[in-house]
Amino acid sequence: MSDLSLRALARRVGVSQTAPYRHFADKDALIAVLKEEGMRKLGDGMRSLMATEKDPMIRLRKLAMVYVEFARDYPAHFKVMFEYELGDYNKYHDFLEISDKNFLYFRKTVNECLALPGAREIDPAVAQFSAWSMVHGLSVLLMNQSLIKYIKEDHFVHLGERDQIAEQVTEFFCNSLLKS
Amino acid sequence: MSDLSLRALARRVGVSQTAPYRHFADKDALIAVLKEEGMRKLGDGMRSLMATEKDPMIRLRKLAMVYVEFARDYPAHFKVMFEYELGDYNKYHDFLEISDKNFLYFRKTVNECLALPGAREIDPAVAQFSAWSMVHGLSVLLMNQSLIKYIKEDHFVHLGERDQIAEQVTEFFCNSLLKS
DNA sequence: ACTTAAATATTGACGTTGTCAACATTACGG
DNA sequence: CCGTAATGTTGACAACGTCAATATTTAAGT
Repeated sequence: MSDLSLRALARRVGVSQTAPYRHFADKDALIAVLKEEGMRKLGDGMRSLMATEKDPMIRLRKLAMVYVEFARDYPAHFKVMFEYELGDYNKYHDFLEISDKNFLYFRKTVNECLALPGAREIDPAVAQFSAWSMVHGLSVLLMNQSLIKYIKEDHFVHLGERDQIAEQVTEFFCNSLLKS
Repeated sequence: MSDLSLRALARRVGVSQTAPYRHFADKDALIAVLKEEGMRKLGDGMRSLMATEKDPMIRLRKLAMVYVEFARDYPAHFKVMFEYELGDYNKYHDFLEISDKNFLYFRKTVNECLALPGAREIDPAVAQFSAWSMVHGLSVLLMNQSLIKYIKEDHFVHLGERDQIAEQVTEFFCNSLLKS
């Protein structure tokens, strides 16, 4: 996903083609800022949920929907965030830090769910990683052109459109943290 | 992830820089063949499981591991398959068809699991999509440099290395199809 | 075997990209 | 107000995808 051009960007801004180099060391540095910016935006939505939604089960579902909707609404950002690999991540500590923080929202909420009465006995780390995997995979699959076709086919029509699939998959995951 | 160059490829093969254009209409056509080839390889591993592993629960876990291990062992192929977006997918029907077939292995196996005594009552389509989401997300997260760091951190050390995480996440998902 | 057509390869070119060096302009703090 | 830092520009380089024109190889038919 390198169809993002520094020169085209400079052109659109109406500035010289090498002007960006006064602000970013190289393309990776610019991409790193985009990645960080995306993570921050995603994090904003999640953090506000941490404060407002007290029920961990509902919060986990809402967190997942924030993630999926972010991928749906800002696919370019999402792709840059997860598909554009930087040469050296150690150079961009801010990005790593905020990614960390975002994942922490998931981890914390999953832990709260597991502490609920009626929760299954699952290794928290496994549940945390599972949650992130599920949500991330769901987001990618629903965003990817080559995969979105499946939900239009016979076996999925009754699921309705994207949002409803996301809701149901998310609900299924949350239920899988509980007994019975 | 367009760090794949037709010219460099031609050079490595020891042939002129425009020679590939005798065999592929354009870069997308070459990429489509790579995507198809990867899908076929992934499909080979999954299809053999369909024949040899009768227990649907164990088979689902093994299918997931085939998927994860494919991403681990052939990350370049995996990225091309899922991150390189073609301009017009309708031009490459073979790729779509084999992708379809691969997903069908998952769908079929999930259905068999849901038909097992002791299975939860879940909408099969939801379980199918969840399975794919989980496995795909898991593969991506374990493959991605910017994310792999998490499994090295304190909260995950006891999970061991990548393979064990994959095993445990996969096991958790399979269990979530069953009651209690 | 020789001709002919198809398949395959090559060279050269065009516009694009990331990046660098050299130079010009603007802005602001002493 | 002057000098330093911030920001901008032009021009160049190698590499890229792609096309047109041309050459070479391969295969088929009489």
